[in-house]
Amino acid sequence: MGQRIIIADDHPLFRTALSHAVARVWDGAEIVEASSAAAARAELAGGAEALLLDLHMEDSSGLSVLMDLRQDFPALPIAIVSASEEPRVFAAARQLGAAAFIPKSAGLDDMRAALAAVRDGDHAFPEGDDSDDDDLARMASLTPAQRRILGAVRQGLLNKQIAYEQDISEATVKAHITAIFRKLGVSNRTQAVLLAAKLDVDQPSADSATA
Amino acid sequence: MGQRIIIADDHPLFRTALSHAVARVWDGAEIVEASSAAAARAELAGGAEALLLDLHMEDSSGLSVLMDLRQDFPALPIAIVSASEEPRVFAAARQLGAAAFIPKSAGLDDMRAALAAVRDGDHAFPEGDDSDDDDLARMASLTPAQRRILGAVRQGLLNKQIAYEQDISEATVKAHITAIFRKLGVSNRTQAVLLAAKLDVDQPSADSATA
DNA sequence: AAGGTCTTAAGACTATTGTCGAAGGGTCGA
DNA sequence: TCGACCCTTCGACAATAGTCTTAAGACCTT
Repeated sequence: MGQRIIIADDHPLFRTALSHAVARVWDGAEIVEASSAAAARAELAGGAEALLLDLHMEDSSGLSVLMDLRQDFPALPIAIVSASEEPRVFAAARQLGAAAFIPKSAGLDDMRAALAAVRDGDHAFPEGDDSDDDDLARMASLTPAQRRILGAVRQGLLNKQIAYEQDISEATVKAHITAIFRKLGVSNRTQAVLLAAKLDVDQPSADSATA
Repeated sequence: MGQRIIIADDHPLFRTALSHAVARVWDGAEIVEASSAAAARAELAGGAEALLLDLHMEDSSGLSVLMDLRQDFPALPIAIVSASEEPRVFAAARQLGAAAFIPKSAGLDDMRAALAAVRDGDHAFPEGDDSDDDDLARMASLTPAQRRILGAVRQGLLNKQIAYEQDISEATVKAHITAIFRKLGVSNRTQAVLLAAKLDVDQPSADSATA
């Protein structure tokens, strides 16, 4: 009987490109295109061999789609297709049970290799340089006062202003900042701001602690 | 003589899809593919009829590429191809002198229409408000040297390091930085970095659906 | 040739940033 | 209850960042 592969991506051209790659891996399979998470879910009701899922679509944002789909279709291999290049997103997807992670910057060969792995019930993830996870861990190790200060630094405030706003001395602000730099492994506030911005952007869905 | 169209996008599959669209609009044109801003720039040295430019590539982030290319090739029509759907980004691209803006979610028809407009020396932008961004204008007013320096500042480097890397004196670096602050309307490097990051990145807009 | 802008850069300051050592307070286990 | 440990706080000191003035050479436009 015919295999059925579902491609969920809201970019028409990219869907087309993915179709071609899929057609080479799953020879003769029926390829179904969906432009939203809702549409993909509807198609899944008709059964499917595998799902290629974009993380950023109109009606869905981030890894929550993956979580939901994994819960409703635990046996379905899901390959994530995303523009993200962040190792911690790779790791998050893997942890949520995705079968593969294909960055959109991947070449044709990488993509076909990943799809072939999925077809064979295997897994495929990009190289996982875990340094970013270290960064996250370091960021999480900040004390409340340090977090407050870093937040102010991220707004471009001067130490003097931060001291006034938080009603502490400038010396204290500086001391905290030095400690922050140590923990984050940076040597000046620009790098700290850059690192904080990088880790905060495109947050998968870390609503767990931020209540 | 043969026309020459350059496609700069770091995603191989998407490049292929774009090639097909271009081939229909510029009949018989030579299509050159580049996978980085540097490669595109190298190809541009050989002359070109038009450039299709992706905003996020390996060696470049955001609108600064467009700014740089506009400065170096003022007469070249540049069509931006981006995953962004933000009207703010459309407007920014228009203001920076792009000939067209093609969201990756656009269908084949929209894309061909936009490319045809570019071919005819016309413009093509998606629906959006025309609120011109003062910050963008200020950013675009930076001179090449200032842009180089700002780029280094954005990496968290010290003035001393910047001076060494660019083989100029620290005094010069400081002079440029003071000028940059004036133009951008900020008062220290952290704010400059923050502003540059805000304007340069078209984020995935993860806040749209979630609340 | 005159005027403008850009890049480079010096010297002399001022302001801001960052480091170090140290003190006081709170918690927690022995 | 006593340390051991961490968090917060701070002043003194050192380093870096940023401003102002001035100026020279390159380049472009008028």
